[in-house]
Amino acid sequence: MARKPAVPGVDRRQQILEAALAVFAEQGFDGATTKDIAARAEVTHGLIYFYFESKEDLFLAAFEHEAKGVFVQIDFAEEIANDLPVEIALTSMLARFLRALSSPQAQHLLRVMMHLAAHRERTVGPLKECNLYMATHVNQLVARLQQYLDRQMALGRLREVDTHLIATLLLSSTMTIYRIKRYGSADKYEAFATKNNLANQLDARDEAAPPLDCDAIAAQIVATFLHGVLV
Amino acid sequence: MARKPAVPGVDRRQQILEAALAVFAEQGFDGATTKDIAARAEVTHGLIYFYFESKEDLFLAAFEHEAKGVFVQIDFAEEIANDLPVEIALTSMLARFLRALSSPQAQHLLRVMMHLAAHRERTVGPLKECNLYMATHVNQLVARLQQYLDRQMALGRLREVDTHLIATLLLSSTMTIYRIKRYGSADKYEAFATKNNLANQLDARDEAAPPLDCDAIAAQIVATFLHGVLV
Amino acid sequence: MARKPAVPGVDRRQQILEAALAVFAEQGFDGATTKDIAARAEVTHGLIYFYFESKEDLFLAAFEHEAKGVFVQIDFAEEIANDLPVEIALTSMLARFLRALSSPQAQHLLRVMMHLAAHRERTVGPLKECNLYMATHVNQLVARLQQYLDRQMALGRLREVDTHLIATLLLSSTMTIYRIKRYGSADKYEAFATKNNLANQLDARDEAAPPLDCDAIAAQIVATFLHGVLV
Amino acid sequence: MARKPAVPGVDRRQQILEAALAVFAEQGFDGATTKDIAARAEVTHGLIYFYFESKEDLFLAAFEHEAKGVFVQIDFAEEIANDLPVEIALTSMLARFLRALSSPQAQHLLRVMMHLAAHRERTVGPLKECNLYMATHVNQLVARLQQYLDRQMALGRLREVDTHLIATLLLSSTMTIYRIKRYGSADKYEAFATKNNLANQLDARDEAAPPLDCDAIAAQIVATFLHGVLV
DNA sequence: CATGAATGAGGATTCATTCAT
DNA sequence: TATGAATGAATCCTCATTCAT
Repeated sequence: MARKPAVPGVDRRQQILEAALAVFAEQGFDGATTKDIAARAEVTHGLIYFYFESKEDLFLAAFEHEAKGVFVQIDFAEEIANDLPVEIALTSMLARFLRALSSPQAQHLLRVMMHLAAHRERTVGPLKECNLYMATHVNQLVARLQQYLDRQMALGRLREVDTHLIATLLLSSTMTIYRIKRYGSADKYEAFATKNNLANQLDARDEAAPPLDCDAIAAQIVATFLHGVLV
Repeated sequence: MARKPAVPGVDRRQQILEAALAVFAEQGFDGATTKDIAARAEVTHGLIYFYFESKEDLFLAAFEHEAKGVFVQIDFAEEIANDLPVEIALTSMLARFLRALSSPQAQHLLRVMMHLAAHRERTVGPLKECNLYMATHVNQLVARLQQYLDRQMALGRLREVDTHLIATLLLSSTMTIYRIKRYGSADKYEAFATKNNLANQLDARDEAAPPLDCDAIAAQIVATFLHGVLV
Repeated sequence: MARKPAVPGVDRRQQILEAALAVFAEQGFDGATTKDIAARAEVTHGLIYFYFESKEDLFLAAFEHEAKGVFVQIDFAEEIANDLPVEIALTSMLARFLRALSSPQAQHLLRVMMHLAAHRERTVGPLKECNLYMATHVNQLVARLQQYLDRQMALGRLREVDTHLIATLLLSSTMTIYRIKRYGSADKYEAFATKNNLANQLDARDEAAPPLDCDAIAAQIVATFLHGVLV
Repeated sequence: MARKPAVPGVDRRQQILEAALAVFAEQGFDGATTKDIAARAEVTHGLIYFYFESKEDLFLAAFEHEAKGVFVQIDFAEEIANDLPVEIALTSMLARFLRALSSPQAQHLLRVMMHLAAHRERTVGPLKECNLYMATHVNQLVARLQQYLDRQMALGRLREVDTHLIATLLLSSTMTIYRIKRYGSADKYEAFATKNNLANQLDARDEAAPPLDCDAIAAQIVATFLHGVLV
């Protein structure tokens, strides 16, 4: 019973991919059900298997589909090219990073990546590929930042430090702050969440997150790392 | 009919709790099966339901059981009491934190916490309690560190900074470094992990982790945050 | 919800095996559904997987379970031991064979074997084992009969003939006659089978087959093969 | 949009019929999927339903399509017309029968018939018609042979025997021998069939079967039945 | 004619949970 | 306490079938 391609502009495959990412983000790979995904995509259950071989295949596809778009945005080439003062360049980089994280597309991806990170040992099958993909890109990001720091160090603008460590901390700190700003610290978010309307609230928060002042946050982190906290 | 506790010292409940934490750590809540847990505990499947109401209840119990022991170790009272130089005090705190994370008991707990963190929206039922528990304790830790920093700031030993931010970053950075040292950065771990022996390697790494030089790592992080990286 | 072992004498595993053989006999491996089998065994669907790994495993188990019992009955040792006249010995063998085929246990097994025979290429997995099992035993039977014929030929009681061929034809002819007597030739059985009551009729025929005069049939076949039809 | 029949000589319906017979032969009715059939016919899945009402309808069509051609070849009219010696006439008939079975077209049909034979109870719907068709033609064949035997008996060339029995046995024995020669007796085929290359071997054997010496085989069977095996 | 997307019922299998013993 | 058999809902996936284009 061929039915629905009523709206010709609607790409079912796309719908499924997006729904899948959302559900995987909320429930994790094991917690998500293909039925839920189908429902969210407003598609019949069976159709998923027309476009994808299996749940794992769908996961992989959904992940890569979105990841591609997000990682592309995080390219520090511009900051590296222009020889700006370190503080300004770093702030620009982290702000760019934050903006990528805040982009609507990245919301679900981030959650999926957290699930993935918790599942390191699931290192066979498609899930492995996701982990690999993620690891590769994250490391690339760190590497690029490290190269920048190395050059600045060579130019005498930074003290002799472990640039790999600093690069890692800069990025991970940025993510930490992002998470806290976005979701609040855990106890707060718990305080006003009631059984009944919680799901909706969260959903709403996901879709319409409060805009972050990326530049301000980035500046704050950079300042901390550059100047230290001692008097 | 045949009853097992011939060995009287063996506490079945305990066995189950430990097995549960291990399996939940590896597979996540949804991925774990009660049967797996029973097998790992060397206990019959049905027995789980003698000691625990449900899978969620078991999760909660296993989590709290371990969490209690771990969080107890992280008490900065000593460092706060003795008025040591900031750098020494902070290093001591972070080293203590790292040591707690490295304790054999914390291994599985950490993984479970990662799974929980990825599951923020699962905010009903026992899982909610876990998240709450975790959030409470983490925040407490941050709060205590923040108080310490506030006092040092009041004493004029630190610049005027956002102490909550600093406290958060210190702890999250420590965890980040811990994870990287422990599991390697993703690309490395990928590099020598082959399809065949990966699982075993990871398992081995879990059980017999390389001892970390907690003090050295703590010192490195503290130095970065205190002095900054600019010349 | 543990429930039904109300009747303690009833072995659920046995029930399932028998139901499985019946359903597989009627529908073939692919046509049979585990649900049907469960229903026929008056057992819940899930219980099948407590006793058996998979549908294929169940098939294998059901097949071997029954086959063992049937093939055991077909042992020509007695006829070979006693040096009776050829005609009498052969008639006794074929009658024994027929009786084994007619035994209630063999009814379903035979059908299953027909399905199996039609599926020669399904030569991987458990189905292969079934085919192998069947082939082995059938060949053994032929071989034993052939040995008997060889000896009789050596004793000068038979003409110089291809004993393997004769043995094969004797047994296959017996089976052919059995099938025709049992189920009637195809057109007849079709004639009085109506849409509505067919299933029941067949079922009834399966359960309460008309008793065959095994000795008479065997004698008829043996006579044909021994004396030929020429004047 | 894109239509395939650029090659005008290609009859899609025919392609489907042939593919269907092949797949049904290999997998049985339940094991075969319409998708497999479409793939084998190099046709889109949906097209099947343009030409055929349903899977069962397709089965029926494929079966009859081939059966017609095969049964037509088995006409004993010539042997009956010419008043040859019994042995020669019968040998000619069975050889003709064997040749029909060996014809490339009959290969798949035979397998399908075996599946059908195992499925006697599936006596509703198109499958019933197949069984009926098959039964009718087989019986016709037996009947014709029986008539021949009856006449020879009337002419005093045969002993007083059950001609229906003899006719049935002659034909079924021929089929038995055919199957054994063609596919080997089960143990042999098992002996050199390894997991890896079995499928291919069988396939190859199906497509390019070793030519049988039909006349020799027929002669052997006829001799057995005519002269018996006693000295 | 032909395509390929879409559907929904049904199939094998898993799993949390229960309960008689 | 402990066991292991039993349950049934839910899960992933397949497949015959339909239909807009």
